Amino acid sequence: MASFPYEDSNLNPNPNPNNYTHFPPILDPASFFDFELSDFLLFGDDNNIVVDQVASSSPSMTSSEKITSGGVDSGGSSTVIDTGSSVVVSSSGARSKNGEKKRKGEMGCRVAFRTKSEQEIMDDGYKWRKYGKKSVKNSPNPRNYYKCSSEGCNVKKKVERDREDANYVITTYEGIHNHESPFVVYYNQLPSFTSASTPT
DNA sequence: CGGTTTTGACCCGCGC
DNA sequence: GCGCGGGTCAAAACCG
Repeated sequence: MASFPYEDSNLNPNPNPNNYTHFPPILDPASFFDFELSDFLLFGDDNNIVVDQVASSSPSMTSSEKITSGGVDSGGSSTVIDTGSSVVVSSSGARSKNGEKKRKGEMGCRVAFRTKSEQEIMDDGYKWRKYGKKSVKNSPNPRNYYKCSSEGCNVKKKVERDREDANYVITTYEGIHNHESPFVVYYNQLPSFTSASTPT
């Protein structure tokens, strides 16, 4: 793999590339990792691409204080919009099977990335509802399953800790939001960013 | 009171 | 066919 398909807007899981063109809809103003100062490793295999954030080159990431700064939903302090890093997304993780099983047939895309964080609950702008927890064989840590709370939006998210580095959290997004992030709506309404709204 | 979390059970695919 | 592992459901508990 040499070139990344992130230019392909067809693969863009977001309904409105106007706001962001890279997959991880990291629109949370209060807390998230900043990609811009980190490198990424891609270790996907066939249909899935996993973005591994190499934090070793970013001393700022050695501490999760920026992630926990102000809490996960403090309401916003800084702004991290579209960091413009080489974050990639894959498409159609499902095999071509005749019978579209409801379990495997609906995964439009899948993105996984690893972050160094103390906490795994990272608010990315969407509202998630936990619906399951399982212990995985490869990891002593349990894996949490989240689903987008919005009705009709079947985007799922899996969160687990790295089995070798408990300091890392592996987040896996699955599916495409059929709606905008609540933060995007908020962002579009901000008078400071009048790129879309009408400031009177 | 409504939405979310918790937790065990259940289901399904896959390998042996 | 069976066991295992992963994913999901759903009822009850919990919380704002």
